Amino acid sequence: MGDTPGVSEPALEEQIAAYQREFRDLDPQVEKIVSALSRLNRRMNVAYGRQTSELGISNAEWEVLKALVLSGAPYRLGPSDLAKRLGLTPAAMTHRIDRMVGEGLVTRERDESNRVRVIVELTPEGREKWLAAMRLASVFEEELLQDLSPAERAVLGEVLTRLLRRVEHSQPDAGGRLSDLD
Amino acid sequence: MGDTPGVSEPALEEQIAAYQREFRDLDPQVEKIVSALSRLNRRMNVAYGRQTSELGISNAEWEVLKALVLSGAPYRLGPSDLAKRLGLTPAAMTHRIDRMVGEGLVTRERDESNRVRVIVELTPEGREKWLAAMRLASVFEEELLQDLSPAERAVLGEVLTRLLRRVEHSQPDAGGRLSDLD
DNA sequence: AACCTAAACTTCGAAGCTAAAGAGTACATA
DNA sequence: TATGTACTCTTTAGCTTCGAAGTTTAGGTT
Repeated sequence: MGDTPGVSEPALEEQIAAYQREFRDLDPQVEKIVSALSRLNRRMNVAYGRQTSELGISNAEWEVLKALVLSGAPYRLGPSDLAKRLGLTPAAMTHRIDRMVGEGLVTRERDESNRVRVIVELTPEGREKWLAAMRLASVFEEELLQDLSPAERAVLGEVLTRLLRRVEHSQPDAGGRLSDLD
Repeated sequence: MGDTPGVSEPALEEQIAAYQREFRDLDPQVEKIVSALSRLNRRMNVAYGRQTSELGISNAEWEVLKALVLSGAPYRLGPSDLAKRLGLTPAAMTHRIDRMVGEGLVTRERDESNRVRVIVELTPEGREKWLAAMRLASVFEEELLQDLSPAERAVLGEVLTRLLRRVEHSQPDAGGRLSDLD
């Protein structure tokens, strides 16, 4: 759900120039990296969204399928665990699972050994959808990176991983309080 | 609005390993870059959200303030133009502007030379909020990139710009059909 | 056994977004 | 002048999410 309308922004270079006019204390190099990251992500989500809607699901549902598949066989997780991995509240998770059960992508049942718990399990249909989405996604991703040499890919991967480690470390976890927008 | 709950995911390396188990045709190098980009973005939004909520606004409102400031003096744009830049529907823009007018961040008036149009203009209070948010953001961004050498920053900025150019080119614009998340 | 506390999930009400329909204005053409 | 068309913004209805309260179950204490 949550289809995103088209995006139309000024060229990145112009945007950086405008930032420098309006806020002198800004390092243009830093701003370039940050702005590019943010824009890139939004465009990628638009691309993924086109693919998932082609398959009759939403990006939101694809996220759930990914989390289940990545958890490994037998592809089961509880709603709370799913919610944490996706960065959602338990309430939102409940509703999202409702929908996905209705679409046959997952099943929901009580854990008989501990009746407070619920087990969400991927169905074969759900796994098929995930696989189809992965195929489309990997084609897009390869296209996206086609201009990068192997060396550049290696450096990019390493640098991004380092940045990620830093933020994940400074946000040990727990309640983020932040806002939407990609 | 749209505060994001905390995020808790398996380590990136484990996730890549799981992808390889479940989907053989995947280039781990590509997946590493793409996953890191996506996660990094989410963490950054959490960080920005903490800062904006500290200032009594939302990330969504900050996006509007940014667009107006970046448009340059006299800091005026129409709702449609704002909606395109932010990737929102006109309807959402109407409501968001409503709120921001109520909070004194912007003003809304009809364009007397063409009464179909509306002009949204940044107020001094709005500009102050933007400036305060920028100050917090630039500190965070510098911290984020502190482990990167000047050479690495240059390469990262250049490579990301190249990727961005490629997606923006392949999505000339117009109606994206995609999904939320991040 | 009765009670307390914690944990997992769901329900409820409010906020924000989308898609589609509606209303107002400008401009071209007849 | 009248009409048609395009454009800009707003309104309406439905969906998804959040925050907080509520329900059910497990497990430890007295």
